[in-house]
Amino acid sequence: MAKTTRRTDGLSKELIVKAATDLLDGGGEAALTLRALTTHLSTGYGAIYHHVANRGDLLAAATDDVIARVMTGVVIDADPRDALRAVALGLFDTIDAHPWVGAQLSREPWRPALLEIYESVGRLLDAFGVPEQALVDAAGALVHYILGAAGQNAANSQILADSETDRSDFLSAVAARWSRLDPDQYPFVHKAATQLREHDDREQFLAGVDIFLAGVATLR
Amino acid sequence: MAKTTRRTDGLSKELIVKAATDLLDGGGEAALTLRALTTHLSTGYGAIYHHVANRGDLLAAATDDVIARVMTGVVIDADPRDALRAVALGLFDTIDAHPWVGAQLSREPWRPALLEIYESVGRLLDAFGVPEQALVDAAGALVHYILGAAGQNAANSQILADSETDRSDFLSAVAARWSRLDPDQYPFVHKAATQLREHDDREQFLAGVDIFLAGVATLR
DNA sequence: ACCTGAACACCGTTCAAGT
DNA sequence: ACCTGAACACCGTTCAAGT
Repeated sequence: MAKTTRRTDGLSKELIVKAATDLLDGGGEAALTLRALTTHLSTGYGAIYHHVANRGDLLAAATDDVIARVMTGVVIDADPRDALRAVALGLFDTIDAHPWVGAQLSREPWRPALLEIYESVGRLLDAFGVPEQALVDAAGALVHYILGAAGQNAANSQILADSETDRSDFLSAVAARWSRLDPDQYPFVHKAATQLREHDDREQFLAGVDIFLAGVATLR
Repeated sequence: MAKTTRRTDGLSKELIVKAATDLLDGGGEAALTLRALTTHLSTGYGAIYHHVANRGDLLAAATDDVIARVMTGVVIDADPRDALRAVALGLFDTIDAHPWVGAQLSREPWRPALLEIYESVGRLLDAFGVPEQALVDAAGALVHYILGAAGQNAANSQILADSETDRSDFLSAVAARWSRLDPDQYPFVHKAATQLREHDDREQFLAGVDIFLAGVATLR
């Protein structure tokens, strides 16, 4: 049977990372098991551990890979505001497409993935006119907002993917639960429930970026 | 031996959640194992599963508990700006003290924990003068920033706790690595390296809150 | 109702042995 | 150098059996 024949071509870290990404995209972080990887690559455990230190290393490498792909597309000679919005939205969409990346990014802050993000955001904020002494704080804040919002959104998508209910049913259910709350005790959430159903995640995310940029503009 | 005698008082979800919180605070999310719980509470698996659906339920209940404790202290009749800073800092400090809460909060958005947070932030932004049609976007953005920044900070603390190196050694090591980067390819990160050693996480976090509030103020 | 603990079906990782 | 796969030390969860 073809399934049990040993692979003839050589294995590589790149190949393993690619297979890991496929598993992660298909079923979330829990789907990346060494056993699934060996069958997927029709090889043994030792082969994988020969190219990769452990599961955590593999997860980190896959994250770096995904982020590097989106960050290389960053255009620098556009208007800084447009470029910042583009970078933010690019990260949002990438994390939406690869939800496991969201949780992973906060794990190892010195990794290439986060470095690329800070560099792009910091440089664009510089071009945007943020004074030098405020630049680090501003970049940190914007990166935290982007990753926080994208991570939350990704977690929501993950829940939707797992539960097999579709998006509008899910939002309706949450909205219904929220509007059932006591308006005296929860005035804000009670009111927000009506807006929940028709809201667009990407638009809300960009609205947040704009609020942040308006705040940053007051520093100039 | 006392260790193996069966407990005489009854078990309860509250007691189990408390024990789980102790384990989580002591060794992070990986430290919460059902085996550790049974020995900690000197009981069996069935006893725990009688009060709690599964490990995820326990993790969620512990998170709700921690967040409820910090959110009940929110003062509402202060200046909205001060109150917002206080809520933000309270969450930051709580997540710093219980790092596992950071990752957990993004997992189940309809849970009481996140509900309390949205309600407080939304109400305070309303008092701050944010126009109604922008309120949901603004609250979402601020909550995402708070949780993103606090979560990242908590992840860093977790790494420090695991690696047994102290904070200033760790920051020095990262700063050294960053200043070794090519200044042409990484102008921002290269420059930021010098500021890394003396920066204060809480102050940087509050600077981000202020940037955000300045942006929100332009909506009024 | 509340609890016990052996058993089950999984994990990641190691390592002697092969080519 | 590169790879195999049995074995090990863990997991969360179940469930027949006890009080």
